[in-house]
Amino acid sequence: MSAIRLLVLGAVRQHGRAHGYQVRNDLEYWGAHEWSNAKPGSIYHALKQMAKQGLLHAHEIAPSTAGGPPRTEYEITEKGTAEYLSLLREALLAHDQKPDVLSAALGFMVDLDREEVLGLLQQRVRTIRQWRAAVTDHYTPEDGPAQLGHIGEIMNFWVHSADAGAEWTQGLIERIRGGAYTFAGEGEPFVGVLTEGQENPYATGQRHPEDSR
Amino acid sequence: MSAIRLLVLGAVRQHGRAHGYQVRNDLEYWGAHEWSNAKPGSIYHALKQMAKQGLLHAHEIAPSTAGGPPRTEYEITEKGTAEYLSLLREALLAHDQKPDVLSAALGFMVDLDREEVLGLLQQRVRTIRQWRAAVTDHYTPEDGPAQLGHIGEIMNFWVHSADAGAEWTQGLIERIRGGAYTFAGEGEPFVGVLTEGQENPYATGQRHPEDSR
DNA sequence: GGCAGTGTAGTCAAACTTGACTAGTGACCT
DNA sequence: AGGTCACTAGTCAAGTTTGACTACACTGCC
Repeated sequence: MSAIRLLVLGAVRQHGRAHGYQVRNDLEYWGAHEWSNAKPGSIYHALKQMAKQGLLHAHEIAPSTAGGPPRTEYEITEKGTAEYLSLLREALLAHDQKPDVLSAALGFMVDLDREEVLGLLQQRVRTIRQWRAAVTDHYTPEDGPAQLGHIGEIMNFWVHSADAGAEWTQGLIERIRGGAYTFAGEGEPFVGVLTEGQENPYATGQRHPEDSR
Repeated sequence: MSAIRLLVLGAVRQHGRAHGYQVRNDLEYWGAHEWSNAKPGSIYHALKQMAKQGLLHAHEIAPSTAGGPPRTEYEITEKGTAEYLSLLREALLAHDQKPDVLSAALGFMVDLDREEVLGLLQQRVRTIRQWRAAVTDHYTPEDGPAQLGHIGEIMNFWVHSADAGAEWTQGLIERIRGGAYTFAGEGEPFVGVLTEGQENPYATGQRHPEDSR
């Protein structure tokens, strides 16, 4: 699964109705251009594709108020909402090697309710532990790990990453259990989109940390 | 950078001369189908593309000895070798979010010499630390991190991952400094490819750990 | 002797991603 | 008054990735 669909669906859903540029802006606000492949091309493509698949409903709209080409507004459909929630759950569960998918899911986890998220994250930890056991078991030759030579470092790296992931997930579980954040059905949600005219503190600019990579 | 070019160049280089299926097999032997996008389509595509770009030289060969369609053998060119080494160095250095690139580089690091690898890895650690400082500095609002709400967990996740990456890199540095593995110019290299007729202990099969994800 | 399974080798269309590009509007500067 | 810059909004061609598919040869076995 690529993160783009989850991001776009989630962004449209939060707005109720959004055009491409709005989605693009939200993703930038969340820093998604830094940790995912949320380029303009991908976003517009995803919008069109998902409209074609019935996950979004496209409204052709007159030329924009702010100049530029005519824009299309999108609304999420029922099918789209179902797909969104399913992608979101899977992203929280699956210990894929794609960190961008998990990041996207973190941004949207509050669309589920607290207990469900806790359950998914606990399952995540269990899955990682199982995977770890299976890998170390399978890839360790009878005559000791030295047989693998430097190739063994690849496995070592993955195991180390998995451990770090499990540990971090455990920390998140504890924060959530301790009452952090506002989940679905718990009152006024955290506002994660830019309202009309609000300045974006994280807009693309020269002061960005990722430029120093 | 995607890992596929590095993987394919490295595989062809180790063989001296290889056809697509051989490359495909090597990558499977290294477990690359598990942690990278090394699907047949990508491999054949990369071979053709890189031949077109002059990184590989293609020899059209008579129908294979073992049935099936005629096959093409590839040899790495000088330009290809230069590109390979450059990709390899960059993969060891760059703290991209793509773990597959680093994994591939680990498999090939012994093509460089020990001191160079140590230098690159040390630089890697420094870069990660700088990135971490820049990120925590930039994304922490004056009025405390609580302002970010659950969105802050995204940053938290990346920082945690970066820390784990730095720590792991440090461990690798110490193992290498301690004399582990055989690097370029240090005598008989570790054999990382399957020789003709050798059985592949990690061939695709039902017993694979990743299936239990 | 037939045939199911496995191994060898690669192709193909469809989907996705990338990076550069178009094009209009308003703001600021000189 | 004119030029440059940034912002809004999106398109496009080229490149890459995916997953399913083709096609042949050998091997074992009932």
